[in-house]
Amino acid sequence: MWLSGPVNKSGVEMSQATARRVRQAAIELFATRGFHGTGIRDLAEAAGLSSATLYHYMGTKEELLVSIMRASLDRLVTAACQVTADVPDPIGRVTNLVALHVYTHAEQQLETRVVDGEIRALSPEHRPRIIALRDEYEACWQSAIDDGCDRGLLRPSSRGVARLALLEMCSGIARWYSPTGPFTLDELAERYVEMALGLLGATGPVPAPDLAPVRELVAANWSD
Amino acid sequence: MWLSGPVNKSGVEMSQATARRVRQAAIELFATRGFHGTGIRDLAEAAGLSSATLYHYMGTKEELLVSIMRASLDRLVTAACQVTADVPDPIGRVTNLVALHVYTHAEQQLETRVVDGEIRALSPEHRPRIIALRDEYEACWQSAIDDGCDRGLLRPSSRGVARLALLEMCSGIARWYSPTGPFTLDELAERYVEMALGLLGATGPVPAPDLAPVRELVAANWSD
DNA sequence: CTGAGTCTATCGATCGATCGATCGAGAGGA
DNA sequence: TCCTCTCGATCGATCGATCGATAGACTCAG
Repeated sequence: MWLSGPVNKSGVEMSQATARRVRQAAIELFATRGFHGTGIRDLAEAAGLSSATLYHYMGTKEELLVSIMRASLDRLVTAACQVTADVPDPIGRVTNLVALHVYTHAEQQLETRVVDGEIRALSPEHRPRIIALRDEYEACWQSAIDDGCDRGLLRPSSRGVARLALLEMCSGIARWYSPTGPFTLDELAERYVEMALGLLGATGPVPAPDLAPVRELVAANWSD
Repeated sequence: MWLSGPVNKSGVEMSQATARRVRQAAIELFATRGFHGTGIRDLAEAAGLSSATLYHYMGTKEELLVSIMRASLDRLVTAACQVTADVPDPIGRVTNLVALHVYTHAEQQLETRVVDGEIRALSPEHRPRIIALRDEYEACWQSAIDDGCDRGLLRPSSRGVARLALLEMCSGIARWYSPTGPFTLDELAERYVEMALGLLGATGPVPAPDLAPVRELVAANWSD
């Protein structure tokens, strides 16, 4: 077997379409009602299956949550590396990270709400590995901020606090964004970049950023 | 009866000390495990009571959540009015609001995490009234921001987006603040004010803010 | 081509545990 | 005798998870 689809706990191949329906139903319900507020039967109904069949496509309910989080964070960390890899200018790196964060948290707002808000539902067994992924992502931000400070381009009164404030600000998008709102997502991303650089005390005039490459990367990697 | 203590659903007076222990236990558990992740028996154990006795001090579990949220938001709205009432300078109003938010979200981080994160657990019957309180608080922020923009002192590219970003940034404090961290709360408040004004595009030199009155107001009103 | 065997996908029924909530009873002070 | 406070016992409902069974598609030896 040279190409493997999704597998359950036994390593058996499964219908990808149904497996994806289960994942999507879980993301929607976990995001709107919370992990503990979502029952197995709610999940089954939303996926159009019986609760027994559900277990053909997943391990435990918590393993389903973990796999959703891991997939989401993996994609995010990879993308964060990509949008900062070949950008020597630290302000350009911050700009790309903000744009990436805004685009993903708006377009995948249900998924990101689960990742950001349900970590506390994880058991001590699974939590550290998810936290580690999140830390890896945040380290990418910190590195860009630190570099900008060292070169005198950014002047926050505290680098660490600035990172935390910045991330919370950008993650908020997932809690209120609506595609029918008064601003397009591109406009929102631009405004967030502007606010972020103001927050970081960027010195001097900042060139108008080109967010198109980031947007295209998001469109390519989150096209499910 | 000229002075009434806490009352349960029947309007009967109760021991204030025990009632407060129940509330505190609920705040701690709701904040760390979430509303749906907290069982009635967990609550009873944390409060040092049987699950039956618990119902002597509360209505339903959801009514307990609602009363926690309402009390917290009432206090916050009142304080927001107080710290902006006699301040003609819009930048001073924003400064005070940021400081108030930071102080309360750090010192009462469990309570504010419940208020900010468990609104989705409310039934359609209770949700609108809590949302209305939150909107009232946010309107206070928006008014200060708008005023600052109208006078040319603030230049965010969008007033509404700036309000949302600002509030999310400040609320984040409740998710990571620790009294044993490298910064005192006063230092954090100062840094947040600075970041907030940068985010809002404050023009010209901003005078060093005096946060002591806000801190004292918080100490006075949240002294339980 | 056929028939037995294998594997995937599905479900109704049901497990023991826990859920939120209530009951009646009792203890103790006013 | 009331009233406040407390609890063990228990209610029906729902929880997450598993069971055995079944239908259908595919595999492969005869």
